[in-house]
Amino acid sequence: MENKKIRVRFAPSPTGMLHIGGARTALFNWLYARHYNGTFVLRIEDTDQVRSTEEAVNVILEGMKWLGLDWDEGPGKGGEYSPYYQMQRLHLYQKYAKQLLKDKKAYYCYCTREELAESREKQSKENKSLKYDRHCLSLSEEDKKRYEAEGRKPVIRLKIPTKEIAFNDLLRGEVTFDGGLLSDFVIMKSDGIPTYNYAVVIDDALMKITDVMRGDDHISNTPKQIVIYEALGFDVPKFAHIPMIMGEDHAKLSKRHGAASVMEYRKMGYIPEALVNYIAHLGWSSGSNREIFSVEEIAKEFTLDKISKHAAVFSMEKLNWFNSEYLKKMPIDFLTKMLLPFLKEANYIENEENLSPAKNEYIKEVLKLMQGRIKNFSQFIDYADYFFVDKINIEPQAFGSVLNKEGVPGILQALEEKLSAIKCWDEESSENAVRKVASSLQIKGGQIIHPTRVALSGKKVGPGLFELMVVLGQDKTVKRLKKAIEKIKEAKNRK
RNA sequence: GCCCCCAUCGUCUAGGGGAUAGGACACCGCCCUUUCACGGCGGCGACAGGGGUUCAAAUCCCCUUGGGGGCACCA
Repeated sequence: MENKKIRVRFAPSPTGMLHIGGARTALFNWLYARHYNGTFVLRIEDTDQVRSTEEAVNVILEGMKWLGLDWDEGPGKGGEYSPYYQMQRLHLYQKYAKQLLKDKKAYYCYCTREELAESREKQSKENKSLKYDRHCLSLSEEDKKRYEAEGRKPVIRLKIPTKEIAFNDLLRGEVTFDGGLLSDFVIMKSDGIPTYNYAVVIDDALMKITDVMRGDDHISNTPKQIVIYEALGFDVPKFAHIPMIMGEDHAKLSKRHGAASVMEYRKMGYIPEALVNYIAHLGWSSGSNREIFSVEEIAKEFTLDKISKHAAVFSMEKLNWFNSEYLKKMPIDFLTKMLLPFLKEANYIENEENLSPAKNEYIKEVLKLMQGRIKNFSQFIDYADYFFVDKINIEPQAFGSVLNKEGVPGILQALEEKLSAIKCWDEESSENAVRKVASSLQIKGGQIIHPTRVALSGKKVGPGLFELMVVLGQDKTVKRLKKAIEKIKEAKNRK
């Protein structure tokens, strides 16, 4: 085989978010480039005048950066083959279109949308494959002038040869199509902007892309593109069509399935490394029984033979598991830093930047308590609220079933007195206090532990009580116990 | 309708002529335990169907079925 340096690309169209499926395609290309020490190109396919927005471009770039998928050439980076925005490359598409026209491999078509629709409908009735009827294939100069006089703006269509078109897919082996069944598709729209199937080829060829890795929804586009490569005498790249990602109902992943956009996962508090690890496993596997890999480790092992051929269903449950694993294993300082924006957003802290060392330490300690209990940072906000607010919210169910019981105020009272007297506030002393109160009242530890937890956190579940008390501090612990006793009394009086 | 791709537990997958078909998530049970988690141990659970080829098929071939994608002046 040629030892050309591998060049791959990710070419999203900026018409919305960075989709999970797109991100996975980007990731596979990135991994492939890194594995073979190749070049990863990012190109923006913004030829859809109506739907493309600059904002969407930014969302995509941001998403890529968040995932850690850095590109070697593309927006913000430049490169030998710039520009990397298709709308800045119009002259190139026009140039090659002229050549195709001159070589009689493409032709002007003046048919209106109505005429086209009519023809398609007729074919549909006759159960034929839908293709252009070549009405304009051999128009005379007079015909063209007449149409132009009518005000018709022509498109340029590619003339598809009647022959077998085959390519060797790196994942699937040989795939063949009958050119006779393909339609003479439009390569240049009447406004002078190229269509996808045409622009892709010009750019991939000019940018010297060696391997085109993309979703298998592009398989049927491939023969059309090959016709263009051949018509222009370009080298045809290798193709690898990777399986798609589906929603739980096995339909194409979309908003209906919950979060389909990469940025939504960031908002929900997933760790990018975990997301990357998970989506890498959608269609790829190391061949071993290991699941947790750093992206570098995946790149090292990433080869085409380990990619499966069938679509994969995106599972939130499994993503949660990956995220929990990262939550448990990543350095606490790193996680603490990542948590700050969420605390800010929830108004648990004033400012992310000028945190006092003490406050930072406090957050870190709280996070340590929650680390093994949360699936993402959004959950942290819900589960750990009582560490950050003055007035805690006692869940009604917890109040009714645990606090508002016979004897509880007395127990809390006794504990509060014992705790107030502690000189050295640590886990050992607080546990001792609780145990002593329990034995003097002749009750089991649980009978005192459970109401205390609710009094301090408002919840029935959470970290071990003694570590919770230590992090919360003596002052707050005592105050909350008193407050709880009051509340129980209030509830009694109301009856 | 036409064309193309795909098919192992519910899900992600390993395996690719001879295996008790392996792992992970989820689920269930037990242990640990002050709750919830974590962790440990165990369990449930799959080769879509039918034909070939072969001494032997989950594995190779064909058909059927099922799923997915495409057939735009969208990408």
